[in-house]
Amino acid sequence: MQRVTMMDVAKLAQVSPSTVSLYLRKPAAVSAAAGQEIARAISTLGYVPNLVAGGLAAASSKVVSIIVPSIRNAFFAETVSTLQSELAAEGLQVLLGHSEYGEDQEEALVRTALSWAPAAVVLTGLSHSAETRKLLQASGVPVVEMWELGGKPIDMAVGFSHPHVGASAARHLLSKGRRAIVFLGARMQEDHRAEKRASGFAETARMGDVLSYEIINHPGAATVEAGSLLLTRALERIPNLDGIACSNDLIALGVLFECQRRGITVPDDIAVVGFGDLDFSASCIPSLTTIRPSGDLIGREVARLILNSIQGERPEGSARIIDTGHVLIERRST
Amino acid sequence: MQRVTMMDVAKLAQVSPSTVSLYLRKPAAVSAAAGQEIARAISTLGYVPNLVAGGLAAASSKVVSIIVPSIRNAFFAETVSTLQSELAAEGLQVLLGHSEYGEDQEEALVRTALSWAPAAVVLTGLSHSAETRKLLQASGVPVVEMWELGGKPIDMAVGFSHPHVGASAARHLLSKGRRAIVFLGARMQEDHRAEKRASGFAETARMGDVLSYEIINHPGAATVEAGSLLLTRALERIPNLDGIACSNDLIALGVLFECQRRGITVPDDIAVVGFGDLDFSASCIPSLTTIRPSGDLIGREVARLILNSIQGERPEGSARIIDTGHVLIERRST
DNA sequence: TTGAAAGCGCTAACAT
DNA sequence: ATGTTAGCGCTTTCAA
Repeated sequence: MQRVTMMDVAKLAQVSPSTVSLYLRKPAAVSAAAGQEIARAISTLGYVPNLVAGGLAAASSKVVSIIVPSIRNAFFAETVSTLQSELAAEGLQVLLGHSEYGEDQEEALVRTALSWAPAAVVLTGLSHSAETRKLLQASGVPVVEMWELGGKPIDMAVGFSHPHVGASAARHLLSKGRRAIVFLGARMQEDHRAEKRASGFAETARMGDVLSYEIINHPGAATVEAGSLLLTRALERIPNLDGIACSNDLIALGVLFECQRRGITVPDDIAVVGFGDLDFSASCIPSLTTIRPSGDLIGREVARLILNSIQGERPEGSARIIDTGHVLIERRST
Repeated sequence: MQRVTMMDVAKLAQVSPSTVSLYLRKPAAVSAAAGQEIARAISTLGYVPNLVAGGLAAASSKVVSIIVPSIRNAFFAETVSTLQSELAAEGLQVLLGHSEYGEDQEEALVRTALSWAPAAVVLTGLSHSAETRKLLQASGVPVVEMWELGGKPIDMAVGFSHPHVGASAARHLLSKGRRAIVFLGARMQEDHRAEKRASGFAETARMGDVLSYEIINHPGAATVEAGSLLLTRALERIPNLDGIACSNDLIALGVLFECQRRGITVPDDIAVVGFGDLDFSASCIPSLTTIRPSGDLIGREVARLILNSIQGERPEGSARIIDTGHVLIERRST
C-alpha cells in the first residue's frame, strides 16, 4: 500500500534518511538548503509518512484513545468533537471506543488502546475496574479522566462535581418556593454520574424546607420518551408535585411535552430544571432552566492537559485536576 | 511502555516467536500442547500484543478510519456508534476525524488516515476533492462512502438518494392537499446532501399541482433555533404557507415551537414534515411526521462491507453499492 | 507443525 | 548540520 518511503525521499534529495526524519520533526534543525531539497522531493514523490513505522520506532504513537460511554449522548459528542479538533491540530489522531456504561467493556477497550502505544488515554468518569486502573498505571501513558471530579484520579482529571450539580438544581427549586420536588433520572443503575447528581439533589432537599422529595429512575436510556414516562410515574406518587429536576435535558423536554399534554402549566404548576443545556433548551416552550456542564470546555482542557503531558513536562500536583464547574442558566421553566 | 513482548512469551512457552505469532492468528495451526503452553505463558506474563509492530510487519493495521462532517450531528453519531461496535467485535479500531463539511479538511484527514495503513477508510458522502479520490484510489485500501447514493463511488457506497427523500416529503405534503409549500434547510451551501434533498423537493413540487414552492436556507447549523428563524422568514415570504418540509428534525422542532408561539396550528394551518426521526420526533407536540434514513442500518452495512473486504473477497459489481432507502413515518404533524 | 531469517519504515542515540 | 548504526516488536516466506 505504502509506495514511497523516506528512503526514496532521501535519495532524491541527496541526503540521508535520518536527515529527512529530522526535517520532518524539527525543520529548523536542518539547513535551509537541505530543507528545500527535501521539501521538493517530498512533494514530487507525493511522500506520506508511515505513522505505524514511526510509532514503532518511537515506542509511542501519535494516537490518543478516547473511551466514552456512548457517542450518541450529546454531552460526549460535544467533548469528543472539540477534543478531536484540538488534537488533530497538533497532529494527533483520535481512536474512539464506546464502553456502553460497562466496566468490563471499558477494560477491554483500554487493553486494545494500550496495544497501540497511545500518546494518551482519555476515559469518562472515575469509576473503573481495578484491572483498568492497574493496566493504565503500569503503562505509564498519560491518562485523563473526564466529566467527573470528586475522587482520586488515575493520573489527571477534568470535570466537575455531579453532587454539586444535583445540589444546585435542588437549591434552585427551593429558592422558587417549591416544596414537593423530585429528581427524574434514567439509567442510573449504570450511569454513576447521573446517580451522583441524584444524591446531591437528595442531600440538599433533605436539609431544605421541603414537604417531600424523591428520586425516580427509568432503567432505559435518557430520552424524551423516558421523560414522559417519568413524569407520569412522578405524578402518581406525588400528587402535589411542584418541582422537578432532570438528569438530562432530553428527559426535561419529555416532561415539558407531557405537562403540555396534561394541561399542567410550567412553571406555574410545576417548575422544571434540566441538565445539559442542549440544542433545544433555549428555544423550547417554555425555555428550559438548565445546568450547563460545558462539554466543550472539558474537551479543550483535556486537550491542553494531554498536549502538556506529551510535549513538555507532565502536570504535577493540583495542576492535574481541573474543575470546569457548572452554571445554572435560569429560563422560563422555573 | 510495552513490557512483555512476544519473545518473552516464546521463551516461557519454550517455542519460537513465530509459533506464538502463528498461534495468535490461527490457533488451530499450532499443536494442542504448544497452544496450551503459549496460552499459559500469555496469561502469566499478561502479554498484550503490540498492534503497532504488527501493523508495520503486516503492512496494514487493524484500524478503520472514519471521517464524518461532525459527530455532533445525531445522524452521524448513530452511524459511528453502530459502526464502532460492529468493528470492535472483529478486533478493528476506529480512528475518527471531522471534516466540518470542508473538502480540504477532509483531504488532510484522508492523508493522515492513509499514513496509518488502515484496513479501510469510511467517508461521508460522494463529494470529495480530486486529490482525495486520487489518494484513496492509489492506496488500494477499501473505501466506503456512506450516507449518499447517486454518483460513482470511489470504491463502495452505502446510503440512499437524497433527492428521493426531498421528493417523498413534497409528495407527502401534496397528498395532504398542501399547495403553498416550502423547504427549510440549513447550511446547504456546505451540506450537499441537504441541498440535494432540497432539489428533489423542488423538482417534485414543480411537477405537482402547487400554487407556490420555495427553498429557504439558513447559513448556520441545523438547530432548533434555526428552525424558528426559518419559519419566520418563510411566513414573511409566503403568507398563505400551508406545508413545510425540513432538512432536519431539529429544524422541524424549531418550526413546531415557533408555530406554537405564533398560535399557528399544526397540522391544520401548516403541515410539517422533517428528516431524521430523531429522539424527540415521536414524542413532541404534535408528533412529527418525518423521514427516517436509519443511520443504524447504514452503520451495519458499512461494517459488513468492510469485513467482507478484509477477510475474504472484496465485493464486486453491484454488491459494492447498497441502498438503505428511506421511510416516511406519518405522525400528527401532517 | 515448528523455527530461522529477513525485513516492515521509521526514530534516536551517537559519532562525525 | 548530517550521517551511521541499531533496533522498535511483529509477520511472513521458506526450510526443516
